Amino acid sequence: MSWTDERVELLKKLWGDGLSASQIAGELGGVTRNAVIGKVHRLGLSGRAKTSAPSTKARRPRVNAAPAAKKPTQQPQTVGATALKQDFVPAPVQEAKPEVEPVAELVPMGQRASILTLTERTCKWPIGDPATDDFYFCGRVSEAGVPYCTYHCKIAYQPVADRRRDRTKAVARAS
DNA sequence: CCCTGATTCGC
DNA sequence: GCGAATCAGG
Repeated sequence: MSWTDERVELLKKLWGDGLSASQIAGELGGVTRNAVIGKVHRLGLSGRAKTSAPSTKARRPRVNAAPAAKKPTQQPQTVGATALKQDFVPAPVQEAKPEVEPVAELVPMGQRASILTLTERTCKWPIGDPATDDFYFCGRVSEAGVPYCTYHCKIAYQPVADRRRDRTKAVARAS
C-alpha cells in the first residue's frame, strides 16, 4: 500500500492525537509501525509531547550487513481492530452482585485504554457510558488472549457452581 | 516480555 | 520515498 493523501492526512491526525505508531499502523492497515514512524519522520512531524529528557543518543554504526530477505507474509495483525471491536461487544452481564464494583473503576489515566489501545493482552472491560466522552476500557494487563484482567475476569466469569453453592468463597476470591 | 519512538540505509 | 532492521528506553 502507498501513502495516499488521505492516508497521510489520517496519519497526521492520529499522530497529533497522540496515538502510538503501532496503533496508527493498525488503524491504517497494510503498514507496520515502522512504516508509520518512518513516514512521520519524513513528514518532519516527530517529537511529540515528550516529557522524556534528552535521553540518550540513538547512535548506531549500522554495519554493512545485508540481512537475508524474509517473507513472513505481510499482514498478520491488520485485522486486529475489527476483531477487537467484536470482542467487547458482548458486554459483560453484571447481574445482582453488588459488592464487586468499587475498586475496578480506579484506572490510572495513563493506563486507560481507548478502543485503539486495546491489544491481545489488555483488559477490555468497558467503563463508563459508551455514549459519553469519559468512556474507556480498563486497559490493565490480562493474560494473552483473555479479554479481561484477572479482576474483571472474576466479575465476568462467576462460576455457576459458586453462584449458590459456596457464595462465600466466590466472593472472597472476587475481592 | 510487552511496548514505545529514533535512526540508518539498502532498496 | 519507503520501511525493515536495529537500537534504546519504559
